[in-house]
Amino acid sequence: MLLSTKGEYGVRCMLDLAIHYGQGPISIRDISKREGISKNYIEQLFVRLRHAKLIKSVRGPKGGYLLISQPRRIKIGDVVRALEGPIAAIRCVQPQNSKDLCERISTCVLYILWKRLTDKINEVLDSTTLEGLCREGMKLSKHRLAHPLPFQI
Amino acid sequence: MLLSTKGEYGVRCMLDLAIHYGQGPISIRDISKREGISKNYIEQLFVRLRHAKLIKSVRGPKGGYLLISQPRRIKIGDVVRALEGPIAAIRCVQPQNSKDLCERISTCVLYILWKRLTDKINEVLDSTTLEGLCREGMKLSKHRLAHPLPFQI
DNA sequence: ACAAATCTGACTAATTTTGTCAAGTATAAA
DNA sequence: TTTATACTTGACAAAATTAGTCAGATTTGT
Repeated sequence: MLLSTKGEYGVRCMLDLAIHYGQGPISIRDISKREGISKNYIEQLFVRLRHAKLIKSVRGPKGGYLLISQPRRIKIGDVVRALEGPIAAIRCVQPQNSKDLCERISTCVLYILWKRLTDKINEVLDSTTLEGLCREGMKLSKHRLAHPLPFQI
Repeated sequence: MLLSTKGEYGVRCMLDLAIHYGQGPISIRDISKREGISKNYIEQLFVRLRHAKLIKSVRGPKGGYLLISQPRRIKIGDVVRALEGPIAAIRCVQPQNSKDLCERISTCVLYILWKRLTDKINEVLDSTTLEGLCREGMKLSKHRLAHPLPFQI
């Protein structure tokens, strides 16, 4: 599996923030209820998203989290990479430490394959934005509901 | 990371068999030396590849393993799936057990995204064969060596 | 002051990964 | 027929990662 629940849940939470974009700070408690993800775990995910400057927090009562940029400026690739680290087919394409380094890299046919795959993955993730998902979601729910929002994510 | 060392090493070993295709059974001992992967671990990988009917074994002295089909008939996707199980972006796209099942699946925008990504990944893996890699490898080594084989993989 | 919310770090159970090891079985060659 | 070679199987285990939980501190609006 390419993504762990960190990536999966994190993207869900970010989409939740995108859906409520412009409505002021959204609390973890609300997101937790809507998404069925534990408050504590969301806090952990939001630490990473905050460090990556994708969200910001407002403390105190009526506080919560907001997207730093507009949903159309936030690529799913940015979100996933903030949560999971660099996305790659195998380690040698995105070496994290010295033991990932491979001395054959420059002449290795498999490196070429894994690199091509890695690029394709990131291409797909970077060609979708939070806004794009919101729009697709609205289309989906129009078929089922009288009013388009809120839709299931 | 999409693949663990099971997938990485397994593909390396299969490419090694492809390079020596037509030369009779290749022993694990030889592959182990060439690829720098422990004999015991290769044995484990080959159990899966044999069950998937990608390789067959010949016992006794001068025994070893052979590809069942021609290198051009073996897609990297087949190899990877034999070693790692179904390849997917996240679990809900390829549910392995009941807890992976998601009741929102039919109306979920994220499912659409993860499915699209999963399809793209398998597309890349299935568009490359062992023979294709052999050819690319020969091209690479021609630039460095007087004779094209054996090349580094 | 109080309550609502974020923030931080420590902790942990479960699972997966990445192997090792030992004791077989099958078979070709001497 | 003996023997060495090589595959075969299953058990075991250390290390890393995953998927969280928990306690407590901090901030701030009312």
